[in-house]
Amino acid sequence: MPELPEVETVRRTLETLILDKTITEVEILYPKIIQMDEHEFSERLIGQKINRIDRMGKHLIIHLDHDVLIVHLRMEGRFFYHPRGTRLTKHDHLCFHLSDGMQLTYHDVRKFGTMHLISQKDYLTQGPLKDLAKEPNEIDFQEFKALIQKRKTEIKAILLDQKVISGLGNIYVDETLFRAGIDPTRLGIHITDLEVNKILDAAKLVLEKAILLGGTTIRTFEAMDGVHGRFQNELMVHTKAGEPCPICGTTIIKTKVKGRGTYVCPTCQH
DNA sequence: AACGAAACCTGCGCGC
DNA sequence: TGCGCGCAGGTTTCGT
Repeated sequence: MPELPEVETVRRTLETLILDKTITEVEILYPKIIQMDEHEFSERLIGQKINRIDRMGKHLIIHLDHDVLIVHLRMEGRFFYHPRGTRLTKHDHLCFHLSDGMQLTYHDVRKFGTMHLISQKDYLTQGPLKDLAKEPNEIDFQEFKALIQKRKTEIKAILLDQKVISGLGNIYVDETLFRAGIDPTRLGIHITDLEVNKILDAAKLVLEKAILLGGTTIRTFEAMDGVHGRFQNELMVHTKAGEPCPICGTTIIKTKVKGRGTYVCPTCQH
């Protein structure tokens, strides 16, 4: 998936395409994506209008007349907006027919994505948003600092935890820690107040810049059919193993932290 | 409570 | 060409 900037790009694109359209029919080819009975899912959706599309962390929040559809694209989820009747392909799992004669198709090679349909009144207190932390630009510093400094695990793993801070994934955590000058294997308990501050500033900067450029394209991610992010040109360490650090020239190395591919400059990050 | 590993899926590139 | 392995942007679950 897409991390926060990619999801924001998808959100903005969807907004231009499906706002104020009504769902007229739902096709479910792979029911495991939805977290409820497929007949109930279809019945509830049909007839509801798409009134607003928000985003919280990496979740898309589609506000309907009565319910809220919460979408997580995970690793490879994508949407396509095509004329009704366009043939579905191998990895198309859901298809929403819309009142404008178009169809919104959910496509996901690895089938990791999820959709939750929850009533408007409960969507913040039930389901995937229940324990979601705030995003870097709205997080409370004291709260964030306390969560980091009480943990005895690596800072990279802490920053990937969406209950601590939302929106960062593997790419942007590497970029954030590089800009903050911090080694991803440092334990949370050893991170100083000053360093927490640097991390937060770096995270805000990285995400803001990535949103501006429409996200990062690595391998197959596209916001919608044919739209590529341009943040990959801004990456300083992620995917740069063997290349010189843009600050000091030291060769960037690739390691593993908690099983995740991790890129660091051994000179700039301590 | 907090941690790490495994699980959920498929496709791709690599070495043999 | 085929096979097995490791890898991929995320999160949840399970055992310790």
